[in-house]
Amino acid sequence: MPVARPETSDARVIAHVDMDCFYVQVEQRKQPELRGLPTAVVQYNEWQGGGLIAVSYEARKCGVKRVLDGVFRSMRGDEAKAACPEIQLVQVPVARGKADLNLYRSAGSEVVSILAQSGKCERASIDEVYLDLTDAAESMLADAPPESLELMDEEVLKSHILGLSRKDGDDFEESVRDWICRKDADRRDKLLSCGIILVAELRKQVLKETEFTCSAGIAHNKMLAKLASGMNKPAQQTVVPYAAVQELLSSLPIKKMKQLGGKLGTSLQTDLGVDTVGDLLQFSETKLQEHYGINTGTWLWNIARGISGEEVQGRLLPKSHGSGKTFPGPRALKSLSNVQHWLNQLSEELSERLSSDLEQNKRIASTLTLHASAFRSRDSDSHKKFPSKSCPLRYGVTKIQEDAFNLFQAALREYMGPFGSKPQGNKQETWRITGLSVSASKIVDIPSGTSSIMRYFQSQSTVPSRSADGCVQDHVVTPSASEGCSEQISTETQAVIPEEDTGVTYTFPNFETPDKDVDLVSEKDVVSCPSSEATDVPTQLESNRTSQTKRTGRKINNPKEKNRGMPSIVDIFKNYNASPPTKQETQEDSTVSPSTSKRANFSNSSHSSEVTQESEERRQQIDWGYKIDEIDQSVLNELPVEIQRELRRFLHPNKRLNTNSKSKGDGSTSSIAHYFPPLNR
DNA sequence: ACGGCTTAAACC
DNA sequence: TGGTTTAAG
Repeated sequence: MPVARPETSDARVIAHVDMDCFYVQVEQRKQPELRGLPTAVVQYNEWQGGGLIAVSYEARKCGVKRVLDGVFRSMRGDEAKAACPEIQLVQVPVARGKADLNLYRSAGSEVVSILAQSGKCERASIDEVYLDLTDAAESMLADAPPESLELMDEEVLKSHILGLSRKDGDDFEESVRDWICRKDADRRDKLLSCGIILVAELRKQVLKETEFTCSAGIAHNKMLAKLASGMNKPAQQTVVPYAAVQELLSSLPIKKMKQLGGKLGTSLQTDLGVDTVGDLLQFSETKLQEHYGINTGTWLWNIARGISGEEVQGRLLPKSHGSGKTFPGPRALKSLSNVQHWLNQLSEELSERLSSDLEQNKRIASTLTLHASAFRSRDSDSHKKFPSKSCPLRYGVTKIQEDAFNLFQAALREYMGPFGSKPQGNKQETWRITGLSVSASKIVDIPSGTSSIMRYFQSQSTVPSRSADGCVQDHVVTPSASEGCSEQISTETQAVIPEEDTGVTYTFPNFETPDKDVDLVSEKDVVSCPSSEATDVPTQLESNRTSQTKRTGRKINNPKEKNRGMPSIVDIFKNYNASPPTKQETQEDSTVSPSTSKRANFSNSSHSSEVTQESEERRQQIDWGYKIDEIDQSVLNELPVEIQRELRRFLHPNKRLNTNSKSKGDGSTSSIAHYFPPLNR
């Protein structure tokens, strides 16, 4: 649901940059011979040539479209061939039996790292970015206002200016130049003019450095910029002067507005008879609030007037990672072991991406979530939602696999309700899984001392993980897969060996590639159980971490359960504390990828840490081995609140220090300070 | 029971 | 909180 925010007082310059048929461009850069040809990217799918996920503009001219009948049905590869026989179909890369979007993700990062240089930047999706160019535009207006420009770039002159009446006969670009340069413009228009020039420059730079074209919208807020970026594609830019807003919105179909493309928009149409944004103007704010609540009501009232105070968030990196796959119709998963196989694949991909994130961006995720969709045929009320489940995220492929599977089983029991325990071999008719996904969220920056933490991870990675009682716990016994999976089983890192009749499958640890698990907490003792016990696994999620059920359904309690429920991020710090940096901190962090210009971005916002604590921080700097004053406020803000509080108290002990000086942090169980080195060593 | 696969955010 | 729902690309 949208939330109303007041418009900021001063005029902003906001741009929305949208890559043109991005996946196609990425593939065309990889295969330049495809350039200029009608091209589409299709997702791996045997059925009817796969589904189109991106279509080049040449192909669109031949009638290849993403939407048919105005509804959501996307064209299949076969239909595209029929409509445009010469179309080039490129397949999305496949890894571990599923679509692999990493190529596009990193291409998107290339673009972001360029666009992030000139102002606050928000990565809105894999191929879209918002920019707040207000500061840059104001500077330009002060230093080199457009009216003083005698030479103007071609890309600037090709801009579209809404509301600019260009008489035929008049030079197309001349009127644009006049508008941009006119001296009697008000400040808002002048700022937008600067925005036009800045964005044209940025787009040229993106093209030069990545070979990708993009389109852009320039306006006073995100909503209008987004609207504008789609108005002239590909490779063009459109500006929305303040004076053009009303006319633009008056005839705009309500569903074209961002956030109104779904049910809310439909409700406006059917319940209020609103078809265009202009129609909304008739309704008072309170009327809208009556229908849609305070927040949404106010938001609607505002957007009808082109008002949207939503800020560009300075965020260049995603807030979560997910890996999922659907198993439609006949491909639905029917056995636990098949589910486990796919969870293993998905977890592998997720783990890989988490590793990259840690390496490149120095971030750690702390929550693992499992989503699934399912249906129950043979039963009445066949449609019940399959619950999502989450638990603390532990790094390491096999740990994620294990935890994901445990989460699934917990969810499955809840889904099946009392009629849950009915293993009867491997094939059952009760449930079918039509979609699986694992995701990692609550990602926090490692404040600093990165390389020593990385060293810690690396040093731990060779140590085999053991349970607390000394039992190697990687041998997971699962119910068998008598149900064949259509796809090839990848034996690269995981061996799932189906045995038709015994009803058991063994999952072996991989001896080829050493287990990269990092045992952040040593008290893990998961004991596996044969298939008939599968349904007896306790419903409590704590089983992931501290206990596991035996055949009897009783838990084996781990004596060291004190850490239960503690966020896994805390474990990281704890272990960091336990094994302090062995060497001096190095500055080799300069090897950060181009996409991690985040720091530069944050430092732009100039949160200089309080100087009042300077000497204190210097001392901490020595103890920690890294520079505390480099911890940015905005980084702090992203931490979980209780950790935030502790961390702040730690950084600023003057403020309301109420702790026993000797045993600092002992009082609170969730104290992160407890896990940091003592101030005086 | 499908366009597939992702991400974000509001709500309770 | 975690889990659900909505929306978007």
